[in-house]
Amino acid sequence: MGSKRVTLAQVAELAGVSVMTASYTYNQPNRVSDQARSKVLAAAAQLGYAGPDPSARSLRRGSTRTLGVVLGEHLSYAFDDPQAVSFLAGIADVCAGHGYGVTIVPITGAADDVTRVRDAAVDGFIVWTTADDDPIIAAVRATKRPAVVHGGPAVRGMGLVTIDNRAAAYAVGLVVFAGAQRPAVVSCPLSRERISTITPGVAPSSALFAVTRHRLEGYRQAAEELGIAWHDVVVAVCARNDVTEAEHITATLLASDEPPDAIAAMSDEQAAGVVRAAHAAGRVIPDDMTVSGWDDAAVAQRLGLTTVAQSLRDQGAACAQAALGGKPDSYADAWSVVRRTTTRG
Amino acid sequence: MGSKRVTLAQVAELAGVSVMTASYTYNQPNRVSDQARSKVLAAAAQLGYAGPDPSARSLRRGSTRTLGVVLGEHLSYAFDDPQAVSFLAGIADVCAGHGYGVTIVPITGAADDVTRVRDAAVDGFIVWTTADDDPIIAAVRATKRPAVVHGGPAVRGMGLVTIDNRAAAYAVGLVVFAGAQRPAVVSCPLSRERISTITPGVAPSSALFAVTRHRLEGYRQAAEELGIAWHDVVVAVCARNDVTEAEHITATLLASDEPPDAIAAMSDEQAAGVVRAAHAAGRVIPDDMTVSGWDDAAVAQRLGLTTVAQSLRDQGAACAQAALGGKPDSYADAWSVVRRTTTRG
DNA sequence: CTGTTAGCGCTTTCAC
DNA sequence: GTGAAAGCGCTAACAG
Repeated sequence: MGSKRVTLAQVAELAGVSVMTASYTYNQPNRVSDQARSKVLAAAAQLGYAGPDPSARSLRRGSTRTLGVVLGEHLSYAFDDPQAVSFLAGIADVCAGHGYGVTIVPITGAADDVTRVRDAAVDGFIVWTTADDDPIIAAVRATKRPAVVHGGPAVRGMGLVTIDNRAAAYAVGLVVFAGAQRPAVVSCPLSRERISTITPGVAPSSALFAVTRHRLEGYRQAAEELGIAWHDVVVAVCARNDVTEAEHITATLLASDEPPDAIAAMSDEQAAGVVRAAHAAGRVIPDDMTVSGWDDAAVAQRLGLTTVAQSLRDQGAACAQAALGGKPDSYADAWSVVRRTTTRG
Repeated sequence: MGSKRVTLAQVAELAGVSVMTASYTYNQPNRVSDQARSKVLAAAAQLGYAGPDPSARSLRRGSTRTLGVVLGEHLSYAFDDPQAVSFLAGIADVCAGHGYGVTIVPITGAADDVTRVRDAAVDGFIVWTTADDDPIIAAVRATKRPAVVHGGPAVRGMGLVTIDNRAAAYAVGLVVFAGAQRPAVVSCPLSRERISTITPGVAPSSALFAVTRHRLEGYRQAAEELGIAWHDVVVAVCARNDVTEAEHITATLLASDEPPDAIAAMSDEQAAGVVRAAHAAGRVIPDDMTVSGWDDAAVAQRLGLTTVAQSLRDQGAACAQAALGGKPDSYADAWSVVRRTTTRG
């Protein structure tokens, strides 16, 4: 039993064959005679050879058989977000099917994130929804490896997998805002700073996350079509995608002079918080107030939420497929509005 | 802009310095004069150099700065299990803090899983709870790299991070089974085959998952101490950790001649299914029937479940720490019983 | 502060 | 079916 690292050369020597025969034994077994193969395997067993070194192999082959996933500033956030997890599951599925591993690139929001992307031993990158000005985008691009962005921003030379958030927001906006006097939006962050704010008529263009921006645009279009001026629509921005924060901010909204009577939320988690706050404030849904969510997660079904259905899992799979060199199908139309009991009609 | 791959040597040449100066520019910038550094960086920019090749670097350094996580037979299951996700988050946190990546090793249950473990370019492995006879264990061991197992089985030469499941099951068993005539257990799978069964007095030793085995032992001890013979305790094994399956199997249990009046479940998800089936069958909890869960997940709080609290996130972090060479603290006592409203007293 | 040497462990030629 | 040579791109170790 070799105490140090055993190499293929040592195995070959003990087996009395050339290094190449030993290599073939691991990579193209049929190309080797049974006799040679068993000699090699026996020698390997005797020496405790752990198999071809993956790094050496990657260097020689020019491929790591691994895809990198960049989950955004804070890893912790991502794992707390069930949608991000579904997305990851879709990636993992496809990668497993191709014999590829998935590496989570350790982003923390610190200055060395760029280095971490650069140093990741992967064949391609998948970037989870981020802001237009995220330096990660440039870092990924600098690696010159295939890359696919989910959600946005759209980047030249990189793939993009996303639904048409504007169209979806418009569609669900027409449902949730119908008949409302004072609609409001509970929004995802506008920028990586993730500041919570309550402001009427937020300019969609001020949102640096493409997904947020497009959804705000869609909601605005819906509101205006229903005869409501956008500057009268309060946008409550939550720092995190979290039931509790949405609940608090909704409570604040409902306690104001002109409380909203319709709230479009950007996730089902948030919508769940909205519903909770509404109940606490004695509002009856949908009579006193309507609510919509986003994603059609399990909680949406449980609460009877009207929401936008999309499959992050499928989108994750599509990203992986594209990063592996496949054709990126368009996901623009892969959404639908699910009407349940938190809206009228 | 180089169309092919640019090497450090080319950068060095264009910059008019040696390869080592170029290398130092990336690895030990302070060791290089400002002048040389900027020449190198300029040349790199001009050539479109993407930075040192990670594979070559790994080979040379003998380290990949990546930890591998083996999630068990089916990736898909793992990502649907919120506890497994917390565990992953804990790993990712620690790895990010050390500048390490996390690679999900693509296990599918097929014969080539062993190959996939062998070929993973990682410095160490973390194995998520699996069965004693899982070939993955041997595969991980064969790599001779540091490895830590979560939950079980205990393997010589590998670290083990787990709570004392036997003690915890005994403790919660005393609570949930107290005053019961016909207790039952809704169990995780006994083996990797993941077969659903309903059997009285399942021998704990027949469970190949150490976690399941220890919990059954603890429940048995609690039952016997309360004067109930284990062979009278029905054990309903669920194939998956899933609300719906637990709900169905509980409905079956409750429809039998001798329906249980106390059910200890091995996860909060399952307990949620138990509660749902109990309500559907007109049982009042805890008067007609008591229920306990496991994990103290969000759903436990929502339902007021009596449960065993443990932090998979902390355990994931501990696994990563240990795999990175740190001291593996004992997690044996890192649990507690949380008494809520699904049990009496 | 900079450079030279050596070689990490493997697999792609291309020959036999 | 087997093997010899060459080198993937980089950095530890040691001079200077």
